Amino acid sequence: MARRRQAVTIRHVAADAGVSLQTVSRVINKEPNVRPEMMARVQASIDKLGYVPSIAAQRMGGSRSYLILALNDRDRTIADWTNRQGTDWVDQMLLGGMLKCAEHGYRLIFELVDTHSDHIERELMGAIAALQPDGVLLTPPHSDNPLITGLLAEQGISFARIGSLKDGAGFALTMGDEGAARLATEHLIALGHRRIGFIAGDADYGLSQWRVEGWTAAMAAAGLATGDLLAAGDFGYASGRLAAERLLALADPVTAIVASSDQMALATLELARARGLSVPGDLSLVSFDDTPIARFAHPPMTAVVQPIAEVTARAVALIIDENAGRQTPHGPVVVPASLAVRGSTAPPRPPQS
Amino acid sequence: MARRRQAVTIRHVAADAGVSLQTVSRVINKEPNVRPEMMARVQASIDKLGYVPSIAAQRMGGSRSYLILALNDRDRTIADWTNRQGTDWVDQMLLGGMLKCAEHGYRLIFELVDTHSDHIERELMGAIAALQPDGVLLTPPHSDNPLITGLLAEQGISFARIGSLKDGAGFALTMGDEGAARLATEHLIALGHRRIGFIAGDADYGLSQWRVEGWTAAMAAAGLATGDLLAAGDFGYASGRLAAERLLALADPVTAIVASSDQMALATLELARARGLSVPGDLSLVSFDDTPIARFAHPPMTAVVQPIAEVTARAVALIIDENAGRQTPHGPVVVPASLAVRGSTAPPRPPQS
DNA sequence: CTGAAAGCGCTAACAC
DNA sequence: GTGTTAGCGCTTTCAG
Repeated sequence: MARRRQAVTIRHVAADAGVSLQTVSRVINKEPNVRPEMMARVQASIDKLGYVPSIAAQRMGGSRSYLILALNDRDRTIADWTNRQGTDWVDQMLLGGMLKCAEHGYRLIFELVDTHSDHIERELMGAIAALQPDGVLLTPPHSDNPLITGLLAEQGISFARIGSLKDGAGFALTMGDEGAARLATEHLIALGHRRIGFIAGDADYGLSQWRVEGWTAAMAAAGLATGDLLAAGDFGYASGRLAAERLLALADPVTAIVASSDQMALATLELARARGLSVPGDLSLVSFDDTPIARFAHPPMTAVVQPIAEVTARAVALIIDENAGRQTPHGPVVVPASLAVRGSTAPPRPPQS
Repeated sequence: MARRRQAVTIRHVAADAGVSLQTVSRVINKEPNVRPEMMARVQASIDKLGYVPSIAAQRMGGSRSYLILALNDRDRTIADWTNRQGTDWVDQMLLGGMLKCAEHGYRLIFELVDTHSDHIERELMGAIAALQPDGVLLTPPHSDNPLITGLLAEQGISFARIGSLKDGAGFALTMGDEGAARLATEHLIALGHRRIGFIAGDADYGLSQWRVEGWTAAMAAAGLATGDLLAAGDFGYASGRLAAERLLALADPVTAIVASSDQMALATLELARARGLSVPGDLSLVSFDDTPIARFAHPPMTAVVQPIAEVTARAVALIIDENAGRQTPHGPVVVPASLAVRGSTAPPRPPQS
């Protein structure tokens, strides 16, 4: 393999335009202090020669790498990919993140890291040393991991914490989990439900608790009790099944359930069916995430739709703005989730007297 | 933002180990001609300091970038992401490609390019100039695009053509489309079907034709006619519906259909249902791809399972081997697809006399 | 087998 | 406004 070099470099452009390297560099980076006519001349040469700066060289000379790293949990991501259930969290991040990056000449690189490993630090430092990214996108459960956020802050790397509301370094962004849970619960209340159960997600995830709070708030606002209606889960199918079993076995049973994930909602749906309960006739069901398994379920699930692409795009934009020295907002950014009403929710059966 | 530099560089390692930069470089790159004890000493310093080479610098100095570019069709990919139907082609490529890259210290970068654009060349050259990848993964319909393959060959960049059987530069890999179609058809023949229709995919894709050939071969081997049983499609839902309408309207109607994509199979399933035909009672159905919509259909679809992750991993391995100067195989690499038998196929109804 | 020199393509800092 | 100089961290020569 022959030694591969850049076909056309800044030097060629400079020669063609009859200016110094520095001037070309200024044009590329849209820096001020270049006369418009000069800029036009250089731009013409760039277009003519088809010049594109080497990001490796840009990183070597300057301080930017034009690389943004998206960190996801290794085990969960690989499990999702392997199971082929259609979970499209990664795709949605790519959709929002890649396209936004492309608009600004950045690239998004995906990276998997172990959550519960004692060498997260090593792994992360390795990725940072290798790529020297200009920014990092953190997803739950990494978003609130102080080892990770501390390290990034210390390195002076911009980062966004998706699914976090904490103060501190980095941008916090959420999809309005509390509001989404409230929306789901209010929908059920409006249909006439009074006994509405809630299956929580993994307690390692801050958003699990916010969703519980949204449900609690909606119930309280309607004057409804929540005493025995909260069941623990971990987002996974098996935990959903157990939680549903408990809620359906209550002396005064639920007529509706909100589940913090599609998997848990599906588990509930299948349990209901096995028990001879019809959905939504005997039991209404709302799920979180709206991945394909919720949409293709029978009946199709009423679900909270997470705007993952949108929130990722926002996170990328914040990082790029910060890198460009532009002003960035202070508080958390909320891109609210919405509710897609489908066939799994209906009014409860009239009480039998 | 302070100018960010590498925390620990090759220089620190060299100082710590008391050797020259060059020796450290040799150890990093596992080059020969280093005494084992020397190597051990340097490795110890690397581990101690947590040194990781900067890939930007590696690219600047040498000829490798440790980056592999995965090129996908922009329109189709964005459409899949936006529709949220669970198509996991990208995820499977990531699963196979990222993990294999990681094993060898490479990174996979996704890139979308327009197929039918007249400036593919510009777009591709831009990506190459910016990233200087060590290899490129081509997916259909780019795999056989001479503009793309020619350009890569000319640049001396290793590349893999997934879904291509053509000779020429770059590694050709397929999932044995012809064999897969034969497998599907033979499954139906073994169940007793005689009138087996086939809905082809987009003619822009070479694999569409191979699948037709597999079906034709299996039919011929069983002494069955295929005259009016082939319908054109383009992988999309609407085209599947049209094709199915034609096949179901035949004077001597089909009792089974093989569709070249899940979307087209689903369209067929829904059309059959609308016509009051039961699947698999009145019509057996086999789909290609086995994305979640096939698996979650009612009944669950018998489907050809494409080993996308596996073929991507193989492609990456070939590229890395070639870059390392290792021997690589000549002919096309085939990672055969398999058939998942589910509820959409059954023996045909006994003929009514 | 190991070391010293030169340079990859670009930008920061400073002159002009 | 624009040009000049000196690196960034690494690998490739080429000496020893």
